Amino acid sequence: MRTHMCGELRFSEVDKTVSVCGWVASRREHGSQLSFVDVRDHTGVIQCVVDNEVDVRSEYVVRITGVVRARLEGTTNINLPTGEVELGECVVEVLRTAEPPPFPIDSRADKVDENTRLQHRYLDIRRERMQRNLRVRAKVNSAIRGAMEAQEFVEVETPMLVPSTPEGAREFLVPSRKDPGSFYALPQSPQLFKQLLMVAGVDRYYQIARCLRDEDLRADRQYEFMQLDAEMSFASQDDVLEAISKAVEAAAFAVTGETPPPIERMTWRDAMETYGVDKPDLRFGMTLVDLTDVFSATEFKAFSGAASIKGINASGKAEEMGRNKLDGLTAKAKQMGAKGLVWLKVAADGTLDSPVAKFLSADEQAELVQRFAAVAGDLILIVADEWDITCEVLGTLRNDLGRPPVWQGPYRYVWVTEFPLFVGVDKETGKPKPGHHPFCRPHPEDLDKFETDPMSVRALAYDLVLNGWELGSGSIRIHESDLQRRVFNALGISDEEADKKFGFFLRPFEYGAPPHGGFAFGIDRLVAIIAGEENIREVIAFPKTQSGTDLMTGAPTPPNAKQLAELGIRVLPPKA
RNA sequence: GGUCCCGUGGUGAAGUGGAGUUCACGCCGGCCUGUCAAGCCGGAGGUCGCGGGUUCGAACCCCGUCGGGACCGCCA
Repeated sequence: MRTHMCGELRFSEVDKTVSVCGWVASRREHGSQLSFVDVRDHTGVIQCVVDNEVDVRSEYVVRITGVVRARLEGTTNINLPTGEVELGECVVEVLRTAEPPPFPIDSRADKVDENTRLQHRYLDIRRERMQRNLRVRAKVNSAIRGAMEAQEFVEVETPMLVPSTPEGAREFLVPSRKDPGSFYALPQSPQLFKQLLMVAGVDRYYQIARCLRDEDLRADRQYEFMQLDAEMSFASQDDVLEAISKAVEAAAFAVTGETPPPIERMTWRDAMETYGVDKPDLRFGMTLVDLTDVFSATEFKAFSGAASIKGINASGKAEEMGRNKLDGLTAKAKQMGAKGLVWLKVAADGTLDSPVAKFLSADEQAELVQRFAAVAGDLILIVADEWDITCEVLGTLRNDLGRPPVWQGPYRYVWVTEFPLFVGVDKETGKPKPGHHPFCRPHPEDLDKFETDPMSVRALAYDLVLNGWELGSGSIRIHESDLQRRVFNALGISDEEADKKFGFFLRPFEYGAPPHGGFAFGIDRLVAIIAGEENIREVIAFPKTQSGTDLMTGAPTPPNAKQLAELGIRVLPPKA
């Protein structure tokens, strides 16, 4: 039907007779003798000159045949890539008329309520922004496949109807018709299957896998999302990180044309000490400075004896942070479990302006100014508490005060390694809880601390972080039963209970599980950041709203009585 | 489960207790031979999300509800 795409016509095509197909982006009529029709396809827009009357309206689908010609002098349009040429002597065929769209099919719709965009997603996707995002996504998928295949990973598809597993995210359940009262679960990840593929000798597996989790939605979370899921046998942590790095770098290169610098590494401990979060945003400073030693002999009661005292310097923020906002920060710190928040403003004469300044000695004040390299107009925030609270509170305040939008460059990837094996304590059993999942391999250097100091045991577990967003995580797994038993013991899970809960998963390991480890990262998140979006809905063709509905199709909808009867399901009346 | 924000013609905004809800874009009709998300003239189009309350009077204040969003919890 067409010989060229709209956006590709250039000076080099002059004098050629061409046909283009697309949608009417706009028309400008100058009487019955002359009108301009801009035709759009996903490659761009070309101006077509019609010398007679045509009745075409916005978004009519047309095929236009004409001769490419240079535009008259003074009428080129520098805003259009095709702006040096136009189609003349046009014959217009209307392939389909169209209703006026509910919003303009261009960048003006960026301001349209997302409701409306989602209700008419097929029109939203017609826009350049969405076309670009979906094509970025396709490039990322393709580059990842290429990188994984070049490293001899084998793509294996795993089932979508799987058994419900005891731990982890809430699952979507699918009723069984053949066995009423029984349900499949939709997979929150292919974890079980990929590890069994290692037992099966696949050696290197990958899949661009759809994962489903019935947890509340966010800007960076959808019920369904895509992950690069991978697992390797006979591999060290370095092997896994290197393999995944290649996939990420290939994806970035495919879109930006630049290979990012080698992805740096940071231990979890260092991330918490310096950034106060396990997903540090390395694009800005305001790092946490340790002050515990400064106040080791302080008279100030709030600081004296505190396990960990740290602070951040919000450079130049003293002026804009009035009493109200500081009270807000304090309230947030307290809500997060801190006993309080100390703030000090550096005055023009270099002295510290703060309600607590009078409790601090001259030496302490001088040392503070020096540690933060503080100058007039700076705002220093200090928390004194248990180490984890001090870090978390300041990390949160640091992000609140300084973090740029996630898409803003430069891209700062970082591997966060050596996550703790256990995090927190189960309120009921008094036993440690797994930081990740109970199959993560403990750090070999910490094996002797297992029974004596379990909370200090590190795991061979790692996250990949980009601009403060967690892209994904992975670990080296436990492949031997004796080590697995020690972990279960530390978790307070008896052999009997372990067999009951996880036997289906662990029993196959008895047939010869190789040492293995893997990783999974979220493609939606990676694409969003590379595409310059701060919401993954912008890189998903048909996303759901925060309450989990699809505004275009109306899903979810109630089933009919026949469906329910077949499934042996009776629906309870809604709660009063 | 929680906190906060938003909801006014098709779209985006203005209107924070008082006459007929205002404007821009879009839409429809007319004019127009070089425009370019054209220009000029005219026109149509609104349950102010919904329900209740306060008031002489509510788009506006209060309560509830629905829809959407950001975040916390949650996401081993």
